Amino acid sequence: MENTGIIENNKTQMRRGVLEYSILLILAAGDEYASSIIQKMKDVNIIVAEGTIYPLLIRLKKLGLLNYRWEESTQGPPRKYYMITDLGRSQLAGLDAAWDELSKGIESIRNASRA
Amino acid sequence: MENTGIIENNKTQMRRGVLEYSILLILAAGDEYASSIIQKMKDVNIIVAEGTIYPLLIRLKKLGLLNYRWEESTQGPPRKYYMITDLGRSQLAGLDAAWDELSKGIESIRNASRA
DNA sequence: TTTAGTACCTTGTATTGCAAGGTATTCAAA
DNA sequence: TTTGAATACCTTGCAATACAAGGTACTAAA
Repeated sequence: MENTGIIENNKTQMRRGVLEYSILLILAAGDEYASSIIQKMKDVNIIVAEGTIYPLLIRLKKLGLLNYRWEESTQGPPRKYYMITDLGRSQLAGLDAAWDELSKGIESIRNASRA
Repeated sequence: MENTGIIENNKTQMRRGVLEYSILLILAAGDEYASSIIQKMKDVNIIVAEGTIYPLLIRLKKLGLLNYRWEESTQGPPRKYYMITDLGRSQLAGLDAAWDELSKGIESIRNASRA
């Protein structure tokens, strides 16, 4: 169907905009490894693919927003636990503000639309 | 500065996700021409460039979500007024739902982050 | 007839999400 | 001891797309 295609496409677009923000939010709550981040995002209906998250974590690490440590697992290969840095936290504050601004913006247009 | 770069970059990303949604919302409130759509978005701090909006309007027209009519202006060249179609309205409903879902998702992660 | 303002549109570049494919580790069953 | 399943990591190549930059055209005033 074309209809759902348009919407699906846009849901994807919307998600893309908040990927880095979501990751930083999750890591601000505690250290996680890639697969668990994917799961946590899935839990709130923000779907991410592996091929998206790994390069992204590497990028955020390079930018100095994240760090990682290896940790053994009893149930498979070692896990790379990512943690947020101080720089990451300060940037996160900016993203919080950006998200709030965007939400307000959309709300405004929405209300105008209903008026 | 690099710091603001990271945030600016993400603000842009976030905006991108809601471009089509914003346009449909604005046109649901009344017919507008490209420049006025840009202005209305700017009014709520969602910045869009001309090079973004024109191809996008054409795409939405092709998808059948919009139509347009030419209208003379006393203050310059003719304006292309876009209007939302029935299909556009039905898709908009889906986008409303998508946005709500995303907002809730982010809220959830945010709250977990604060807990 | 030139300049300023407004409005339209296209081209080329750079970013980036993601499908697909690949490697490595552990554990349990055959 | 080999095979298979589960888990975890990562890379490559393609496709989509926002936007900077550059371009056309109409109106009105200087």
